Amino acid sequence: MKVAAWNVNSIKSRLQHLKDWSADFHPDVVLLQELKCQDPDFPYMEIEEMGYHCAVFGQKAYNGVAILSKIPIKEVRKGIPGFQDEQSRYIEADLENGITVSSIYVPNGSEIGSDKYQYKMSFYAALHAYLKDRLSQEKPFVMGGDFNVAKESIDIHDPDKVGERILCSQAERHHLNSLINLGYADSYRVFEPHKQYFSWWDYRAGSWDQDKGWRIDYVLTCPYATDMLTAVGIDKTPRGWEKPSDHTPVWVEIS
DNA sequence: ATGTCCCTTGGAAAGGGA
Repeated sequence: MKVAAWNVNSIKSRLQHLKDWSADFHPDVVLLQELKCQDPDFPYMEIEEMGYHCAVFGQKAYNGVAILSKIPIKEVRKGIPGFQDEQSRYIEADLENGITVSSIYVPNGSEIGSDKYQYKMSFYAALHAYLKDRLSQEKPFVMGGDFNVAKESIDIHDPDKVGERILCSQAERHHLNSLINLGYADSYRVFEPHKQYFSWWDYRAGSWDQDKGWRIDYVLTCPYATDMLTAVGIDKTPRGWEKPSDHTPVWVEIS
């Protein structure tokens, strides 16, 4: 079973890319971020025609997450349990095969010290509390999406950039690492401990052409799911297409 | 320091967000 996570930066603008990439890669589950559309505007028909069941948590203009699954969906929950949030950034679904998957879009944070940054800190704190709580559920759980943090120096194209700036401040990295220290794996590193490979390239400053990227998209797996991992990867192919998202899919295979 | 893209409003161009 292949599970991919992809920040598409508008599902309407990226529908053809999603179709083309899925036809090539055949993911069983696709976790989408930044839909930038309300639920009624989600292209259900076209995505169902691709063979996916859809669970959607949309929002006007910003944010929005979804789960596409070839395996039937039993139950859907929206928002981080126990966290009051105006924004649509988290959705999870129990699949009929017993696996729970979730799609997450962590706030960007704008600038260190800003209100948006404080919101990012609160979001991570709530996520930590929830993930700690659900460790007692001894079932496979796979969470993928845009965490808006580069975990280590190797996850940034220019190590000199590491430091007190957004996406790589000590506090942000501490938050991401604290999730992993609970027992969840950064699945990419399970198979690729030393490889530098990116998932996001800023639209600006010719970042893609110069491969000035960051790894800020992850698939986290609970211990049960980590034991089931057979392969991981980041497919940067669609980032090179015409009119791309600034992110590219990250994926895992579990069996 | 920000060279781009996508959204919204309002019905063109500009601001917000990333």
